[in-house]
Amino acid sequence: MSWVLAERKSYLGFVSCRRLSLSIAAKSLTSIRTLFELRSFKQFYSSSPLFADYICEDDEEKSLHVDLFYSKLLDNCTRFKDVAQVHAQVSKIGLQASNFTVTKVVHICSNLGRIQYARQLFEEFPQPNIFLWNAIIRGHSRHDLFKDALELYRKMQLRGVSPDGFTLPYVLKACSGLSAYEIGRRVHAQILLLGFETDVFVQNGLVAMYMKCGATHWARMVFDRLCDRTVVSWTSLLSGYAQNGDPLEALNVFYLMQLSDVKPDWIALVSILRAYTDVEGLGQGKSVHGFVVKAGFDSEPDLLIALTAMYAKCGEVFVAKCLFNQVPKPDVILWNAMISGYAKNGFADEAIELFRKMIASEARPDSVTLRSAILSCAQVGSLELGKWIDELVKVSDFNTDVFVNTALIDMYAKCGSLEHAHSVFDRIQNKDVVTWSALIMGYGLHGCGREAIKLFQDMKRSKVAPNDVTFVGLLSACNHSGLVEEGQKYFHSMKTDYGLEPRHQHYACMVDLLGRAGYLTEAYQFVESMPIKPEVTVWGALLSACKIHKNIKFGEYAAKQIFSLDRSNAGHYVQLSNLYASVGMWSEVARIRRKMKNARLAKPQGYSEIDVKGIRHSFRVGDKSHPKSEDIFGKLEELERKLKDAGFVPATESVLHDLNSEEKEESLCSHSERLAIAFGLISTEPVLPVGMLLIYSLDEGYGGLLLVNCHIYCTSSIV
DNA sequence: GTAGGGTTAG
Repeated sequence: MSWVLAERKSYLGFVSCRRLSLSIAAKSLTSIRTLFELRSFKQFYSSSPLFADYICEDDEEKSLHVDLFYSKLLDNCTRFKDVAQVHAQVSKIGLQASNFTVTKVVHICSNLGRIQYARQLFEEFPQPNIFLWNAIIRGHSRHDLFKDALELYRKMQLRGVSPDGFTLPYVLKACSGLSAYEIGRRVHAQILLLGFETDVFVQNGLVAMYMKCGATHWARMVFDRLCDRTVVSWTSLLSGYAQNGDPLEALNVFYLMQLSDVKPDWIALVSILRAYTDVEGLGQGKSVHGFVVKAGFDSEPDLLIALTAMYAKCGEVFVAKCLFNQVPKPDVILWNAMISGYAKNGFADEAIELFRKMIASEARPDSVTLRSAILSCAQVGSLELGKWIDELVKVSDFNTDVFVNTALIDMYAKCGSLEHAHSVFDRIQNKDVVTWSALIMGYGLHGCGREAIKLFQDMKRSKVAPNDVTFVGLLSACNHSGLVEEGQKYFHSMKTDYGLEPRHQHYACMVDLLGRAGYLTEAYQFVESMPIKPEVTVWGALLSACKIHKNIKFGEYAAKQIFSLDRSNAGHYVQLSNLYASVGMWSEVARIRRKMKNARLAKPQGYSEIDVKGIRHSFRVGDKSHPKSEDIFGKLEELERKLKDAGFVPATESVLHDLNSEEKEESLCSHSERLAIAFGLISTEPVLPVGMLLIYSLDEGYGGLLLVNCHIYCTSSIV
């Protein structure tokens, strides 16, 4: 309307306007010209608010004119500077910005991430209408300022403004972000009262909200009542199940979605990929990949992340890396997908190398990246590397992040330094159950059962409720320290005092605890009385206890149970064979070895690693390939002499093969673990921790567990 | 001007 109007009156206004506003217009014109494609000065002046002021007869007409002018200007703003300048002009000229103009400014500012500026404008505005309320609530909700969004929503209603079909999805998003179930329920009630039960946008928001709160049944109910389900409704439901640990139901929804002839878009595919990842459906994941390419979605960056994560998590790290390499500038989440993929699949070196590359690039690691990197340090047992990341954490924004710091506790404990673990623990302000559990586990790992129990009591005093993981830590701590009575006491208190149902790990701990202490009959009876069907781990604990105490009867029984559950693990055969070897039943040993051979079960060769000054050194049994080999064997001989003088007799009876005692002794003495420790001793200062040894396999004719991670912490002063 | 998705599990 106003362009015509303006054209009509333009000549008269052109002259007057120039005269009236020369100083103001001249200042702002140069910069505004870049924002606003001017066809001519005439056109600019004919639409300027000053001109409107001049030509318009009533306020309403003038206001419309001003709105239109600023709307045109704002549409051309791509930078915050431009918006701020335009907005400043409104007040400079002395005209009251309208709801319309401010809404537009708020909208653009929040899209540009300048939510504080938007909020300030909003607060200064006297009478916001529903559009402006929606814009400001949306802005906060989109920037994860969920509490503020809900607070604004409350204020809006107090000021007598009723929500509409645009307000509610933002409010529900805020509830989702906070997992605020109770508030979400109240909003749901409001939705029903206000009559939005057929608004598909609002209903989709409800589905997503309930899913984020973990209330899958409510989400499903809302979904089932929906008449016109869009691809968003399906995706909300599907991804909700995937996020709530029910990938099978997610895939079932995907099936129903296909029956309903709803075509998945790329966002739906992301969730479908996640569900296939969680069920380790690499084959189906690959076919989704095929579909992605066919549908032309393969350039969607977020879908590429989901694909990378899928391949990485399913163990195809090389394929994942190929996808990763396609992206010239990966964002933090893509970096995380790749780094965590490496970390999860045991490619700790690759994970750390990629982490270094990330730091060298422009990308900034977040808490997820740091956790994956810390996990990798823990896996390789490198204290030096771990300290380096700790330093990075300290100067990052995540120095108070409880997740990151708990990962550090775990890492330090596994890398052999309880001191560092404890100092991280001390600096955490808001310790939660996992923080406590990590340190309890750490003490247990180092054989400090009493300290672990003391920590558990401190935890109770701090009013932090233990969970089942805490008890795994506590029971294994009792286990490593031979605290049978205490272990039994805590096992029973799990259920009676904390209402926690013991799981397989807890039963396995108890069997181990009883068995190691020599109470084999009790251990056996304990397994027989379990309310859940014993898993391999439980029988495995009994078998290894039988090996220690040379009990063939229970050992054979446990082995029988194990083989009925899993025939494919070489470790179990070796354990049974070791049991026979311990009592000299060599024909049985040979029989088991034949069985293994027939089943084509190969055992990985054992090796030990030690981290010295950030460099890892790997040893196999009798390994002479290390450059310092001579010194290592020299140190070993020295140690042996000292040990013999101290009255030590090697436990040769547990050597697997039927060797003579001299050979057995030699086999024991050049065990990879000994070589690693000897190297540690000659390469480090006395009394400093040698570090942690990760023993991937102890099957070198040396008694002990097979295929376990064994953490050894020693100081020179021990030997 | 509306809604759904990606990295994590210490």
